[in-house]
Amino acid sequence: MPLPKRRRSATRARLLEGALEVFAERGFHGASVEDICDRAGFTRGAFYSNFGSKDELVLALFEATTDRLLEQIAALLPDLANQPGTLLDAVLGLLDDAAPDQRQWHLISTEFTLHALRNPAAAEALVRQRTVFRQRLTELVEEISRTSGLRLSVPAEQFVRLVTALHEGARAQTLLEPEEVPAGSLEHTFLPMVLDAISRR
Amino acid sequence: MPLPKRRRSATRARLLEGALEVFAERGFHGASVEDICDRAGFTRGAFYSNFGSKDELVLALFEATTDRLLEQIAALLPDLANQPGTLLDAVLGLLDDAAPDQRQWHLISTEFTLHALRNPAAAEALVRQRTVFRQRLTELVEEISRTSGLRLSVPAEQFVRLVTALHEGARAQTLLEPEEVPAGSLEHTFLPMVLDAISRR
DNA sequence: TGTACATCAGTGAACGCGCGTTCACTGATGTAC
DNA sequence: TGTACATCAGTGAACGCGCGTTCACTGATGTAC
Repeated sequence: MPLPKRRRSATRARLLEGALEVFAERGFHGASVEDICDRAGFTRGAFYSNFGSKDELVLALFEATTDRLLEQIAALLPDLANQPGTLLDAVLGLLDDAAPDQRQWHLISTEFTLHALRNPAAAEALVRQRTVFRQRLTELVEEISRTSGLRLSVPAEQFVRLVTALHEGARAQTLLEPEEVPAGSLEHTFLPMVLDAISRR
Repeated sequence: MPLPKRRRSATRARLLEGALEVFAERGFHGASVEDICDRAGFTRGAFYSNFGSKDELVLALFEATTDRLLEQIAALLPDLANQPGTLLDAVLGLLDDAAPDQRQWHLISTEFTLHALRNPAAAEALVRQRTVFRQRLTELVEEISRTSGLRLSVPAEQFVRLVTALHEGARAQTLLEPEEVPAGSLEHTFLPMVLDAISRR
């Protein structure tokens, strides 16, 4: 029975895709199961044939989105480490390229974070995903600094934490005030100063 | 009729207080009007005698919380500008002291921000509040750098945007991983480097 | 000071809508002979 | 190749709970005389 399975997983995929869009537009609680099914072109019965509950969908969506993000990072990493350009261009470029739709990704991941801050089980899953993500970035930083003969006076992971924290905070400002805070402006203005301060040749 | 009014405004205040707690625990959509009334010790009828709707309460809560934050800043500012210590201590100290419960404030303000990103009217109100907040911080930075003879190579407002963005992003990491990221560690590690780089005597 | 009346903040029962979830079904797809 | 049967993904009507909102009411507080 290869065909029915393929058809089934395609339905799941369309439902997840619809959920991603509708969640971004209205939030988890604001989006109804019917909204999601309408967007995906199915009825609610199809939804409950593929997912046990709305909560289960949220978890599945988190995992699917996370997997896709990590895959995209894996695809981008080799190029970034070898191509010319500064360490900062590589890290910031990856943060931008990994999530094609910054607005959608910000809305979804921020809501996941809020959910995790209120729900220990979700927090564990989120921390695990963020740890993998951070490790990838840390390896990239270590690799580039090694090949370019830089020595950092703070652990690479600390620097990565700085970059991701600033990136998240700056992205919120950019989405609220696109004119006043162009995307990446804070990062590109201030991170070179930090990198300069922690670099020793 | 002075007494009934006082009684009424006390009821409003208790409802707002309860709403703040319950919203922080369960989020806006997750918290029911009954939850809020239970917390405040009233019935739902009292709620609708004081607020037109749940949405109206959210707006009122946002304004009340914002007002309180700005008041606390106003109370803290004079001390900070005159007392000894670095510019950074003053700014970071204010960010911490202005919101006594970091976790609750983070949950509430983040959810307001998400709401604003999906709702233009709310976005306008939020941007207005953030602008006032940023201006206060900017004035503090300008005053301290003036009295201590520093000249900054970037506008003080840009520096304040950096500090607030980093503070927000770092706070999320601290709340998720308190052990790995002690409160304020990223700010205190890296911001001195930036300040050093943009300072000219 | 005491009595009759007015106001109105807060009560609590009731309403009804929307939403998550269930389930008997249908018809397309695949299998057996 | 054709027919009868089995499977099961997806349908759509129905259920019932929870929640936001309404409203007739009560009793405490304040006013008039």
